Amino acid sequence: MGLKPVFTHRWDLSPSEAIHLQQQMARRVVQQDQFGEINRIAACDVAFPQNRACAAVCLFSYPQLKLLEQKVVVEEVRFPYVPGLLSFRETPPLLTAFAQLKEEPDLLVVDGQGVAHPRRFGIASHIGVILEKPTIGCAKSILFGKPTSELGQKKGSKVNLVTEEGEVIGMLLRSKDGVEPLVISVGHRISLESAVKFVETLCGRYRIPDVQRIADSLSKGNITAGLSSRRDSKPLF
DNA sequence: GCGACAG
DNA sequence: ATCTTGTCGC
Repeated sequence: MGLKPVFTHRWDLSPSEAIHLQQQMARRVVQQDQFGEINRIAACDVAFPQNRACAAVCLFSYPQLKLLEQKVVVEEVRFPYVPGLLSFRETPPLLTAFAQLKEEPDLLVVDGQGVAHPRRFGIASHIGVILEKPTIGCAKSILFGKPTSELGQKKGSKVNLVTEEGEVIGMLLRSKDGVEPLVISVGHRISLESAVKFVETLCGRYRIPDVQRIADSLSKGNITAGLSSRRDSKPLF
């Protein structure tokens, strides 16, 4: 029972060893749609109250977005925050939480970058590859890359995020009029186009997708009674 | 050397 | 991310 790792590796690595591991694992990332019907989506997040890691994973039905499961685990922090190495700090406790789910999600939404990363292996790709699940990276700000042009102010505006060499590594999406855009990128087993479409169906009246807001809230110790503002959006696949 | 830098 | 009070707006 639960979603468990398909690939495993040590986590007590030095920064240089972690970077080398990312360079090797990045080769496993699939940036094309590789999934069937999506009926279950899982969102996750980690909070750090008093220097400890509190990881939360929420399972939702799709496209109804009804909250089906909530798992929370608290562990000691084993790695410092280093830009580019975020996954070595947040993934361990998240894997513990994912393993406790009763049902298997068909798609994962991670708070952070996927391939929009210096080595094309942000936390969304890391989790996606380890669990071998379609995964979307949905971050609140840019870590790597530059927008192709200025982004429109209206909700729904989009612009590519590219490397200095011109490689498209993500998409900026204005999820609400006037607010700072979301940074969407491929985590694993999904195309950037599909990732963006999914995120758009997950956004309601707030800047952050509802499923991520619920997971974020849960990791910070709040309770979500059981009803996330459910609504009806058309299935994409 | 300097600036940038997910959460 | 976390530390923190009040405050403006729908």
